[in-house]
Amino acid sequence: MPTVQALVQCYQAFEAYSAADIRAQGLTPPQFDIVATLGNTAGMTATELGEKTLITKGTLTGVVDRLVDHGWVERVAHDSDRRCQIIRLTPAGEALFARIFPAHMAHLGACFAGMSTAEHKRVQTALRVLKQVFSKETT
Amino acid sequence: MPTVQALVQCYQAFEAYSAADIRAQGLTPPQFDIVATLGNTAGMTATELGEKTLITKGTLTGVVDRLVDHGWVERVAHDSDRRCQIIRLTPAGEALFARIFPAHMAHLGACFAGMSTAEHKRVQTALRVLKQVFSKETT
DNA sequence: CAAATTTAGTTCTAGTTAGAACTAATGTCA
DNA sequence: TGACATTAGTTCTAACTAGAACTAAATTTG
Repeated sequence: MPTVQALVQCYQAFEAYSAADIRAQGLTPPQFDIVATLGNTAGMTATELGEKTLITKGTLTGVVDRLVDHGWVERVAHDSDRRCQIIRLTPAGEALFARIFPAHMAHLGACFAGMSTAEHKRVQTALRVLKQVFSKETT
Repeated sequence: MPTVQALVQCYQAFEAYSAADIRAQGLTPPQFDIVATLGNTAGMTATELGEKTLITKGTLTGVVDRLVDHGWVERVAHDSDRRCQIIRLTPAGEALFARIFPAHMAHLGACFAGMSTAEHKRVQTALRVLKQVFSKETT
């Protein structure tokens, strides 16, 4: 299983690198994920937000609660469906997004300074092959 | 950032595939990780176990507690250092390991049926390149 | 239209997570 | 030897996690 081991180690290296930067900005990784997903949108339902961030709905309630407590996010009623709520950034949330999202992208981008386009292509192809391997079995 | 996105999606596909099988066996992924690490050994200290499984010591206490509750793992005194404990499988834990570890390896192996040795090499190389990219920045 | 089903979101439970503070035991060094 | 630092492991806090049970609001169907 050296292929599996390589994948796990690679992902953990990324996660450690990325999460450290996010936490330094005062957010947890899931909170960042939500703010990043809501940025530059007019908001979306919790279901939609859960699909985009791969956070299950039970978890999402709690994470959004904490973002609301911080004043970065708000829940507003849906026009036509009273079961739904639109979750969107507040002005303070927009400001947060504008401050941390580009910074984090730059932080990630800095890693790839020495990596050529050809290498990117090779790595992406490899990752898609491997992803297919696991996805086809789930069906 | 399509490279990052590909990595995250690939890892999530693996994680979903692997975790579903582990949970079907009645263990959580970290519990499996510990049982798998202790299998075919005479046991090890908590620090050593944490290093191998990448579980931090605070978390490890709780996960091991639950494995002890199930009767799969035991803590025994260290010969010379009274601060340490040796954590090892009980006979019931050995039986569990013998039952689920080969089964899980086979489950993972089934994915790779259609993948050639050359492809494995390519993917592993790509993953190591990418891992280096994130590791060198952490230093 | 009324009953049954589906969908949206919350709540609950058991477990994992990191990190900080803590206790106990060991090692260092003056 | 005695003060200081280090190491091992537990405990505590705040947060995330999946999944199941639940409430309320559509939607489907007879």
